[in-house]
This record gives sequence, C-alpha cells and structure tokens, in this order.
Amino acid sequence: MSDLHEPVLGWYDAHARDLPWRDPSASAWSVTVSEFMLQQTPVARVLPVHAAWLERWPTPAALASEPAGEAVRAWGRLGYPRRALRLHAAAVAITERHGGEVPAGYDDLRALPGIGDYTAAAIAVFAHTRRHAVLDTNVRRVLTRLLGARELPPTAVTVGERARATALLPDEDATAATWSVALMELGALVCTAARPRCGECPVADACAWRLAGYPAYDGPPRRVQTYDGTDRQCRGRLLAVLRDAPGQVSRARLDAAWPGAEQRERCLRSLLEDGLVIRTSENTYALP
DNA sequence: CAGCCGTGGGA
DNA sequence: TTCCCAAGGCT
Repeated sequence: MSDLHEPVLGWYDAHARDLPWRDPSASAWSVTVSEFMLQQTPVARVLPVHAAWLERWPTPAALASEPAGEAVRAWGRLGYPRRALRLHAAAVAITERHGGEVPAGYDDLRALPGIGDYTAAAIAVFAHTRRHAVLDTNVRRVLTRLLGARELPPTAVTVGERARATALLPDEDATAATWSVALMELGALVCTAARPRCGECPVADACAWRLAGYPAYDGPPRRVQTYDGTDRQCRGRLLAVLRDAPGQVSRARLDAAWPGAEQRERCLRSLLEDGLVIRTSENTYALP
C-alpha cells in the first residue's frame, strides 16, 4: 500500500462532487453516456444533457432504436457532435454484439466506436469496478507533478507513465476504482492546470514538483486552437440550423447561416461525409 | 502523429 | 476583452 493512497482516498471521501454517474445506483449505460459527453466538455454543461438523455434513452437498446439524427439533436450544444453519432453507433453495437449490456472488458469496450484508451478504461473501472489504470488529462497531470517533478505531462501517454500508474493501483478492485476517480477529482479541483491549490492538496508534502520549486513547463509549445472563422465554427453554424429545425431545411436557410460560399460548401460536404447531415432532396437537408 | 473536430464560461 | 481552456478520439 503506497503511502499516497490513504491521504488521497480520504480527501476524495470528504471533497468529491456528488455527480449522478457516480451514484452507486448509476447504470453502466449512465456511466458510458457521461464518459462520451465529458470528452472535452466541462461537467457543468454535461449535467443537464446527461439527465435528459438518460430519461429519454434509459438503455443502449432504446437509443439504438432511433435514428442517429435524434442523438445529434439531443446532443444540443455540447460540442464535437460526431461524439453523438459515435455514441449512437456504440449503442447499436452494444445491442447487436453484447445483448444490450455495456461490456465490462477493456478490449470489448475499446472496440466500440468513439471509445479510445481513456474511455474504455473509465467504463471498465467506474461502471464495472475493474482494476485498470485510467489515464485522463487530470490523472496524467497529477502523477506528472507528484512523481515526475514536472508541471505538465508529455503530449502522448508514454510507457513509463502507464507503468507508474499501474504500479500505483491499490490491490483491491473497488479500492483501485476509487483511487482512479480520486486522482481525477484531485486534478479537476485542486491540482489544476493553472493555479494549482497546493494548500488544499492532501499529498502536497510528497509532491516532487512542489519540492523541486515548481519548475516551469519546458516541453514543446502547446498550440492554442483558433476558432473564429474556422471550418469548425462554420460546421457548427450549419449543424445548429439543422438541429433547431423540426424536419428538413432548405438550402437557402443553410446559405444564410454562413457568409463565405466556398467555405460553406466545403463544410456542408464534410458534414455529409461525416454522416452528421443527409441530403433529402435536390435542395433540402436534414439530420440523419 | 500532428492536426482536426464545437462550445461557452472563467480569469 | 481576450485568452485558455474541459474526463478524447480518429486519421
């Protein structure tokens, strides 16, 4: 038992947020939906959409029985709407290949659309209490500071990071699961990317980064993605028109949503290629 | 594998 | 106001 376990688990017990997908009664499907929605979207914005989603589609089969466009519409403004498409596709696969039950094994989960290393581990651990390292951006930042004496982790997960995270897992499955969610929560609430609250950290005394005097990040520059005027913004505008309309939308309505014709054409084409939009007639479009 | 894929809120 | 994100995945 690492001497980090007790203080971190104790801190989590006292300070963890009461989130619906963490409730003991939460289904594996609820956890799955939350993990898709939380991919790059803050908790506060996920909460209401997650509740509405579970109310409408309490099981994977319920979602799978509806057109993918309904998932895109219900996704609302969470961003990255391809996630809605992938969640719908995952529901279909779960229904067809796993009898409607969210699989518990990492490999089965990893094979589902929209589920990468992080999400497969998260569902296996948080929904099925499996013992597996969960390496999200929060956990990576916490462990990098605590053990690596650096401010931020490298761009991609390294074998060393994974080995350290795995070696640090408590022996018991349930304790390991709580440990993983506790590290995530610590990263989200205390060991934040900017302005870490070391005064509130249960393992500040053991933190290699703090003990080294908080050396500044020295890796490759981390690019800030621009947004205004990009294809992402244009796609967002076009899709918002489709989402907010009950049925089909005329080409003119879409044209009015973005000024640049060339960029608008490119983006509409890419939305069609992604399957987020379908053409319903010569001059009308709709959600799939 | 670096770049692309949305969005709205906090500092 | 402007900047910087926030529980990734895919190609």
